Amino acid sequence: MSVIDRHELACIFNEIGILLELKGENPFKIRAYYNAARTLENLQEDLEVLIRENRLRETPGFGAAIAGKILEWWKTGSIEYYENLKATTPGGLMELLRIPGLGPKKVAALYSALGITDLAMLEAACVENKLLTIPGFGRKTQEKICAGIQFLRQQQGAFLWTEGMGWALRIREALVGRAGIERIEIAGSLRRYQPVCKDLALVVATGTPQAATAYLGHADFHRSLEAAVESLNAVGDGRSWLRLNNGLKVDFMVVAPEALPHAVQYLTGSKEHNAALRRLAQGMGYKLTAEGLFKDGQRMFCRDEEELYHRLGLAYIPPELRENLGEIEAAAGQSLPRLVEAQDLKGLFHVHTTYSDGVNTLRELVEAALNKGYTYLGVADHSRAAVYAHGLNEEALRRQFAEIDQLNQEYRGFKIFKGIEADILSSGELDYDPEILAKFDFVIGSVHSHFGMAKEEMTNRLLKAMDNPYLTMLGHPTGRILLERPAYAVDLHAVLAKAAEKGIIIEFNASPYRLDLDWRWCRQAKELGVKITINPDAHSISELELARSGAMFARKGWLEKDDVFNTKSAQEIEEYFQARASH
DNA sequence: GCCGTTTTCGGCCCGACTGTTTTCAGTCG
Repeated sequence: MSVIDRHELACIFNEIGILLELKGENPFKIRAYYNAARTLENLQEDLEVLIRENRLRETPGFGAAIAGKILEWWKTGSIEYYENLKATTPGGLMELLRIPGLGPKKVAALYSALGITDLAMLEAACVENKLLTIPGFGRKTQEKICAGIQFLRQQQGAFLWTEGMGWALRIREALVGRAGIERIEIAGSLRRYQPVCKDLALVVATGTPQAATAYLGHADFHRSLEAAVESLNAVGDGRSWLRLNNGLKVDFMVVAPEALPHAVQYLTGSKEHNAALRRLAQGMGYKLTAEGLFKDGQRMFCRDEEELYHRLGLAYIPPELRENLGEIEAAAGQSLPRLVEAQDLKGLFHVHTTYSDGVNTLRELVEAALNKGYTYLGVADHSRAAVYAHGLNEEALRRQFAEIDQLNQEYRGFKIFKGIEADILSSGELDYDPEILAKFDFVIGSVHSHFGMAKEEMTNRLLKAMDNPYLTMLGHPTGRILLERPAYAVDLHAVLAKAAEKGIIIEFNASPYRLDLDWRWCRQAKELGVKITINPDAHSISELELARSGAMFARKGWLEKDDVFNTKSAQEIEEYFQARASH
């Protein structure tokens, strides 16, 4: 009996769902597997306990078949049904589903009509106009597929920050204490909080560089990663890299402990930041390299990065600012921003409950937020147009308002704000009439449909929504899903200018899949005096934490405490909403 | 495949858009 990892099991159920879709199975059966995966991810109780006490079936969504498969996985470490499905479906088909506009039916048609089983074959078929021969496929569909392939190509080899960091931590765990390795520092774009990474950069500190380098190529190390490692390539100067079987490249730099800060600074980058820093050093008669700071051929080691920056006449520059976008000048003039801290966040907006598509009840979320040290919670379920997410009708709104009133009575010292994530319809109207919108403490407007609009049309749509006097916040302003879906075409200059004019707060959506507004634009917003709210867009208790982790990414946009709306106290927020409502 | 009940099987979330057709299937959120 293996120790059970419910996340891994959830992935398997998810994949079963996808495989069944490709097979054209009963949609409700498919949904049952997706539901089971979701249930597993959000399980409050320990799965192992449920199994041992024979209580799996008490969980809604676990019926005879799914409980049986959980048990099978627990006992044997595999699921026969799943293995059979995988064996009878070409692996490349799953990848084809990632193309926007391609669903299981079309993928199945491509497979049966043209024998297409992967991206390369599909691309070739598009070039040869072969898709036009399949019933239901026309020129536009073929063009859309071509564009989708291009988008996927651009994203190839890229990973979300969370995924990259997950691997970096596993590698560190597998190396520290072995072959004389004293420390591993995570550098590279991960340390700079870039939302996606193309590779990892790790600095290995050791007194025994040869042994440490040799260990990077050792089978024991590779086995401990539970990933086939393509190869270790030594490139000299203590540099080497290897590639994991998921395509992720990992760069290593092996150095003596006293050289660690220099190597970390160098590998953290960015390339542009370092180039500017070297120019600065040169002007001061220094030479700055990955090995150290040199004066007259004499090497000087700095204790830490802070000392290094100080020697160059600079205040310490946090890694997330190192993009050579003015941070060096600011550090020289002692005018670096005092970046917002995770602990500055006093409360949370944009939280979904079981009233729409959240998995936890309002009360559970309030309890959780309270326990995490927050002092208010801004509930924002989906509006009625979001039928797929059980958007709230007026009846449901009445019930939710009553419950919020009740809870506000119960939890003194904690404030629940009544909000809504109202769809911005294609016309630019918000999804409720003014009489209803007036009842909320705050209204988030979000685009959830018609992503394909032309830029001007989309911009006008957002601007019109922002002219609505009831709009408080603009949610995930570009609609991007990192590595999955590009941002819709929109003139963000115009949107931010309108936000400044109308006092609309712009959301920094802290979901690791969105991180939207992008950090580059956060800076623009700040300069225009637009307030940013760091929102978790939480659909469960565990996702409430995204706000604090998201603050690290918002720092990359130079945001300070005063730039961030939800660093205000509950009372300040209440006064702000009241003032807004009165004019 | 799950659920609830009608205890044996029917309902399960659905509206709108897109591109293809010429009345609708597939995809999306």
